[in-house]
Amino acid sequence: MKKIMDAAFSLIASQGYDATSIAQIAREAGVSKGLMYNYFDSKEDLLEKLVKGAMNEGDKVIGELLSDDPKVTLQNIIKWFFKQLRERPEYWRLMTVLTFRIDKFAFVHDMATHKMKGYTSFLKELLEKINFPNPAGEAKLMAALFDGIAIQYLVIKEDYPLAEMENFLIKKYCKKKLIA
Amino acid sequence: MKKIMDAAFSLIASQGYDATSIAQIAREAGVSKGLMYNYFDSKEDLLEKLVKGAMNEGDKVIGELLSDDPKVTLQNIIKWFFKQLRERPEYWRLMTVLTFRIDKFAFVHDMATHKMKGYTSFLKELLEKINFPNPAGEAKLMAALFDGIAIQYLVIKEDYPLAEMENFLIKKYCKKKLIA
Amino acid sequence: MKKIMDAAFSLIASQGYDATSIAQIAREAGVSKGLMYNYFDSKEDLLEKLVKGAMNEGDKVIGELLSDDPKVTLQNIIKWFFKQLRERPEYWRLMTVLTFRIDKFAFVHDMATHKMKGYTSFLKELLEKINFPNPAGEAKLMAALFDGIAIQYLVIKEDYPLAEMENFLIKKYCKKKLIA
Amino acid sequence: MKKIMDAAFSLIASQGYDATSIAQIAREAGVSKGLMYNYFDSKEDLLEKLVKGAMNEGDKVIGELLSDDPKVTLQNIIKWFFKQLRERPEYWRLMTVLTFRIDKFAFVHDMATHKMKGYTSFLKELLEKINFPNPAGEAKLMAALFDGIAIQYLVIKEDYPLAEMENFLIKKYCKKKLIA
DNA sequence: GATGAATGAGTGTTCATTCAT
DNA sequence: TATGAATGAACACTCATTCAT
Repeated sequence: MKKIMDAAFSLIASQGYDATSIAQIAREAGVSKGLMYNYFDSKEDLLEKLVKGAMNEGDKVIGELLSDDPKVTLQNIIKWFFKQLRERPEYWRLMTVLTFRIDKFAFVHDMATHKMKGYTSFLKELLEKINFPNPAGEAKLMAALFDGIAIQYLVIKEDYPLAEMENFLIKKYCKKKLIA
Repeated sequence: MKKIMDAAFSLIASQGYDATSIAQIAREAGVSKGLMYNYFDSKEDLLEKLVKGAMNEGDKVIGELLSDDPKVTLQNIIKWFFKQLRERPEYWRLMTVLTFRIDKFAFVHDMATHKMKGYTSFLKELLEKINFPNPAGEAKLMAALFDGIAIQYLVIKEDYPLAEMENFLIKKYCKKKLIA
Repeated sequence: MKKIMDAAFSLIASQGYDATSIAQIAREAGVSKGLMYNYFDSKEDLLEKLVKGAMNEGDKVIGELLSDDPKVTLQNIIKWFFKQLRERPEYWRLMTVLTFRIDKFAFVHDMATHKMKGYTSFLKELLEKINFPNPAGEAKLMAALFDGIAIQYLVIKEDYPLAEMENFLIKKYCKKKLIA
Repeated sequence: MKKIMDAAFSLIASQGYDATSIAQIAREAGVSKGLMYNYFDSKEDLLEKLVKGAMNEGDKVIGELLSDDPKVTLQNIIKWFFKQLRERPEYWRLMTVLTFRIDKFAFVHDMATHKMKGYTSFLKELLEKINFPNPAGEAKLMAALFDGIAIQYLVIKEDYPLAEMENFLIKKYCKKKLIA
């Protein structure tokens, strides 16, 4: 049920998994508590379906970022990342918070590695094409950078210079003349 | 009591504050639940004392990293960061996890800004001295990078190429000839 | 739920509010502790609902005591008081016990003044009509007397000469030829 | 230990038995919690010793109220009662509150009956000497009256017309010319 | 499919009591 | 005599989960 998942998503993303009760989700979704268990085996199962759904949604668009010019592709990726961060901060928040519960929720491990492998290898290829020195290292660094920017933005929100960082990254990685 | 704080520390760092119960901490520490309240006024008070204690321990050494050569200082900082990450991963984990409860715990805000302001302005000065282009932007980027590396390492632990990242960073920021 | 309120009523009336636990009430009512909170927001809320319910039940009949002859009305009141005391001793007990927690429960203050004002001013008018000397003083005295009889009866129950007191009061206040 | 008993008395009288903790009493008395158990077997035992002590203190003075003129004796008693109420309201409060825990504290039963028998039979003799009609009934009534006045005063305190009641009682019982 | 009454294990916290010192 | 660290059972309250309807 979409209503339930939407309610669950926004509540859990903003309050955290532990602090969000089934009752609260049901109330927000406008259904009874009991009904939740027709769709989900448990609170944990709901979380899993939530996360997997959100990941798929996120992955769909990745194809649209491709361009013939690798620098443009990289720029698209960077822009897409900042756009996501701005538009769906709750999604990132949820993912990041869950990441730290890897020992409790088995599925989080897959999610985390998928995400990381996903962008790292893709970035590496891209940087190779741009002739960046040490593209493998630089790709890992960039992946970490994205996570770092996300975490800082999620914590201090409007105080974080998101636009400035975006421009800086684009200039640094996509515009700069590389050393021969 | 040290036993209690140690138990609390590692449990909260690995599971989060909400998911860690007083009963669990007491069990892990080998004491009764009741005793906890001889030392701490509440669960929240325990957390606060935990964090403040950990911060004091961590901050003592920062003076020892300074050198006349700013590149060496920067290298010391990078090395110190990776050393900390390796030796006290729980500390970083706790800080990072708490960071996401900034709305619930007032003292976390101070902690987070202290940490971030701390390194950002210091790094900026350093990068200026090395004549890095756009030192302000680069410093913010580096702060984000540290957070990102930390978060990824804390999640996938031994699978993360920590040493590789350390060398890469040192080479990139401290050894490279800068463009005139 | 009636079962819960009945159990709570008699337990609180006989032991007091603090000494009666939610667990005890639940056990007595034959339900789970958790269920209590489907009906009442808190232990205090339960108490309040209990008291308000009991007061409404008790107050309904006051109109039926009126008569054209003030002496008969007074006699009706006295009889009604003793009847209540015999039939719903728990109610009186609860009210009296709560009276001593006036500082803790705001609603008790209303209850207590309502009860006292209620009877005192009514009695005064009545005694005036019977030409009792100093009807105001006598009314206050009578109100105190009612409370005193109630408290003594509630404590020693069957050992208290309730019938004797009733007859004595009626003779004294309703039958006696007053001094001209 | 006098310090302990004094502290316990005033705390329990003002807050009630349940709401007063051993820790609080110890703190107020300036001794350790552990020490309390050198003097008293339990919290309940402390209460019992407290009450018995207070009763003895109260009883000592009764002899001083006697006079050759029974009307004067009665007046002394009434005055003594109001004086006590004014000077040691906490004592009365404690006694009255305890009275309602008769099922929990065995010793309260003795206390209550002792108190009641005490004054009732004494009052009866007195009223007989003054040639009051139905001295037995009138004595019981007066005992109830004392309790009632006490309870009302203890609840509404300064709003209660204590002085007015005192004068009224004295006039009514000690000054009035009785019908031949 | 949908409800919500009902459960029971769990939460953080309090407190009378014990005991090694 | 005196302490206070330590205990464990109790407290009010929460919540994921079940089930008769």
